[in-house]
Amino acid sequence: MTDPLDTVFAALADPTRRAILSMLLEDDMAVTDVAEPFQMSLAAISKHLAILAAAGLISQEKRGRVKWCKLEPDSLRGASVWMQSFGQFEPVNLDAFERFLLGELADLPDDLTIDVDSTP
Amino acid sequence: MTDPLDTVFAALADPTRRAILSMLLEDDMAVTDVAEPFQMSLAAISKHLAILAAAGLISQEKRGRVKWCKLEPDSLRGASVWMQSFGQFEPVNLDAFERFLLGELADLPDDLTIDVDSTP
DNA sequence: CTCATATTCAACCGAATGGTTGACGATCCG
DNA sequence: CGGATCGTCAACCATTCGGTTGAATATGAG
Repeated sequence: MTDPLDTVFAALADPTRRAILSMLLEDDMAVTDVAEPFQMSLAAISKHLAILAAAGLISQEKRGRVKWCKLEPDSLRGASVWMQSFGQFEPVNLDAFERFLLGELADLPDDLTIDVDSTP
Repeated sequence: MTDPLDTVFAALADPTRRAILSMLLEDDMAVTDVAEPFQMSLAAISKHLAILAAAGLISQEKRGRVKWCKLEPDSLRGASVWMQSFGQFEPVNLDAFERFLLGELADLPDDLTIDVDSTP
């Protein structure tokens, strides 16, 4: 009933949650360690993590008494593709996009050859 | 004080607002025309448009008595770049991405020639 | 001028958000 | 066992959100 994009974008709309995602970019973390740099209560962070997990942006695995949080970058695909349908309007020659683009080229199928040189 | 990403992602989190953006993808529209396909009141749509405008996702220009709404795809860059720092983890070979990529190639500088064929 | 059209404003409503605190269930350590 | 640590649950609170309705404000058309 509710579009996954709803929950993904809503999860991304909070700065605390985005900060958490950035932290998890470096490594998996326990809930307590995630909470440490923030000024709010542990319970609040626990809720934020639940929201991120519900959106599929992270996964949580309990090992012993600590619950490990792991980033799930795959979950951003849907949102990324959706946004792209707008982005293609403006030619994006942003650095980040170019790096991504060149990285992608290496993964194209072998039988595809592209010559960008405009003079025939 | 509040990160622009907050407002952009929050604006995108609502399905009605995403639908509006999709409509504006085809053409600029007056407020009343935007509201037409939806079941909710005109005032509600007016609020949604205000939120989209506040996020910079659309611009509104009043000409005569009608207010025209125009998509501003540029405003998605920040969010797109932010998401990309996570997406680049997983190589994305999605159809939409490939289409985007091929579209981008046409805009590369003339002196750049890329041969993807792996057999020398 | 008068009337209709286009859009917003203001007040209100119920539900969801983001936070707190305190108690609670697990789990490890000595 | 007993105590400390990890994390969630439950209740509560203030604020925001998404919607309604009805009145108000342009502006255009006849």
